[in-house]
Amino acid sequence: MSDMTIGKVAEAVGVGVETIRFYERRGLIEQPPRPPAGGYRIYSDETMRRVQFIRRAQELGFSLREIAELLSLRTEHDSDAREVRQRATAKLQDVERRIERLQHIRRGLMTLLDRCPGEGPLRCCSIIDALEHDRVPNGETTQRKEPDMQTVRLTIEGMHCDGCAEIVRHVLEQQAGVKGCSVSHENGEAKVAVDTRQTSGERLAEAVRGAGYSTSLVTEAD
Amino acid sequence: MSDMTIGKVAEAVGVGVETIRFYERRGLIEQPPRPPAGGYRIYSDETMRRVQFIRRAQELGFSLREIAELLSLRTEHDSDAREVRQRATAKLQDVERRIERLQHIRRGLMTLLDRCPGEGPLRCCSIIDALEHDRVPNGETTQRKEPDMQTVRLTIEGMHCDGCAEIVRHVLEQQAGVKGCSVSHENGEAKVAVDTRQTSGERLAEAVRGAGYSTSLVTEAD
DNA sequence: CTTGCCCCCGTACCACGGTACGGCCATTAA
DNA sequence: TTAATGGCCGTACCGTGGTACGGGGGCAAG
Repeated sequence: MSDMTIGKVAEAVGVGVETIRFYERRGLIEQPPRPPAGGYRIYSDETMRRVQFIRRAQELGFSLREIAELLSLRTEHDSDAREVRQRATAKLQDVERRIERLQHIRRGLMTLLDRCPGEGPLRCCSIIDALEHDRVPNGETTQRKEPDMQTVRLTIEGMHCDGCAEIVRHVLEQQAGVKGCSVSHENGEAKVAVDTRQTSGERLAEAVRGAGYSTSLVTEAD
Repeated sequence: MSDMTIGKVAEAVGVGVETIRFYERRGLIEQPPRPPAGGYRIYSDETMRRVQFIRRAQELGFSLREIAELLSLRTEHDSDAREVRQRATAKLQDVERRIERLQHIRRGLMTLLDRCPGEGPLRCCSIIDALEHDRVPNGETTQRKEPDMQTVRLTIEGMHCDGCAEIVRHVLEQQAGVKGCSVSHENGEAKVAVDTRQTSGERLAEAVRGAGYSTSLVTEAD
């Protein structure tokens, strides 16, 4: 396993060769030993693990700068777990802020789509209009003009009583764009009156699944 | 209102002067008229509105490239609102994917923080350990070594039958760190055997609420 | 008419995480 | 021994959304 060239390491970890050299330039991995005459880099498992460490930390949202700090923490002997935990907490908060921001954007877009007639000449496009005249919604929901109502049917498995049905109804009604719904425990299905500008059947199904039931969309040639 | 210099426009819209020149280079705003001898740019309200359009679209998550397309749509006379709507929908989906991704990261960090002792020497730090040995949670549950078991009790309102109880049990069992649980519809409560390194009572309560029930943690001096 | 402020332009630079290229050299299998 | 991989190095480039700088010129008030 030890004594690999850069290409082997790259392949093993699933990154490009250039990427590993890039990490080396950045000081994320130490200079590997190599023949005095200046031949190939010789990598050990240790380096490979280090690259994997970096990739995993990236998946948790840490930047390369932050990863470098984590790595140097690891070699400072006077550091303890509190420090690491604190960084992870800070990162969590950071991630949560970014989620908030995106959700704000999402609400704005949904409101805009909700109001949008969806066809006709551009001068009637409410989205363009909103952008032109500062009527961009701020993430608050607003009243739409002409909702595009449709009925969506879901078959639902796992409802054992009317109470379950109640809960499913409640979950569905929480969803954006749901104007009303009836859920039947006997028939194992839900009928949802929905504004298709704001949500989709798939999204509703997802919500129901999130509540612990299995469900699928009924697509009918109506 | 008309006939402003670049500085006035910048101040009015709340961006830097350089930014406006930058938009011009990018083709987002057209070349403003100016004296033939090459004097100052003379801006009209129109340009100012255009810059505001750009800023608002940015707040909705559109990139400058996408905004340029929106703007050119606006001047093409054969385009209609469908096109705009489609772009907004695509952007909404894009935003939702980004939210998903961040939530995945968030779950990973939360699981990691949950297991973390939060103090002690670094070699005991479960976060570093996870990064070193590919034990980074993927938003999925993983196996731990020495669970720190405890029993958590929740009172739950809104369960109407044993089926509800089943569902709550199912939801709880999906949670990281839950080793087993019993849920009673009659007593309106759940007892959960939990590894406190992986989750917390509060988190469990949150999960139950997500399924449509109201619940609270029973804190007992046991 | 001069002083001072604002604007002109081109170019370079920032963070971020890499990717690409070209000329040359080390290694290794045939 | 020779040819084919593959690694070496430095440098430049990608996209994103700007920001900074410096030498020169326009414009208006005093």
